[in-house]
Amino acid sequence: MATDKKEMVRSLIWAKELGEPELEIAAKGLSERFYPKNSYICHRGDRLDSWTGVVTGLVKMSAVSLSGKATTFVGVGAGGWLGEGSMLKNEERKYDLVALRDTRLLMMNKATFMALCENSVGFNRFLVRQLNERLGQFVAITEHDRSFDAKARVARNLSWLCNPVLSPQVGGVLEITQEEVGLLAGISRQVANRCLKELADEGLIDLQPGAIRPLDLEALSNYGSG
DNA sequence: TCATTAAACGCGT
DNA sequence: ACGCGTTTAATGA
Repeated sequence: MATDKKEMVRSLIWAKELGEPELEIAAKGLSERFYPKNSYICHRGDRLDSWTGVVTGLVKMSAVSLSGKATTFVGVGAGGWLGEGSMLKNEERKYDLVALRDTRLLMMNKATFMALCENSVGFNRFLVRQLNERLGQFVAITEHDRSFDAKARVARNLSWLCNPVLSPQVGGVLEITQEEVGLLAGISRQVANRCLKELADEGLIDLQPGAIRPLDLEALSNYGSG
């Protein structure tokens, strides 16, 4: 096997939990794919039988609430992984996946994913941590879904993109345009611009061209819930 | 009305 | 070329 691929696998968020033979298995089951801006990675209802990691770019998960009424969005940035729920439950996707900009993905085929699940304690440890973080997001979504405050959605999405487990390679500054913020929060560019300016006035973020520096992650993630 | 939207334009990088 | 701020006109509550 090519050593550069093994090195690449070593840099993934869950790799440090794995031993050498497990890394070997993982590397064999991974392939890279490119999705141009605005392209769909999968539609709701599809059986995409791969666990998916974001190498570069930005992916939007759009989930529809149980009532089928409100749709909410979660961004996944570079280094983040998604789809483990659909893998584990062997069911179709409950959400759309869209590349918000040119995006490179790593796909792990299902057999490899299941093999790691069954044989690697470290891999399971990572999955539990990941699922726990996601659970926190969806709890937060149901909390402030009833008061659809655009600013609160923007604030939460920004804080989520800084989550070190779910978007590990996103560092101190978010390289994200205001248009992309709008897409993630389900609002237009104008409203995104207004919300960001208000958040900046409140001292929670620092606005730069093409980038946002969060100043108070705690306040952002709790925005709207007192 | 009032808020929101897409489209367009201009500005600065 | 791109991100951003603003204006405009259309739409809908």
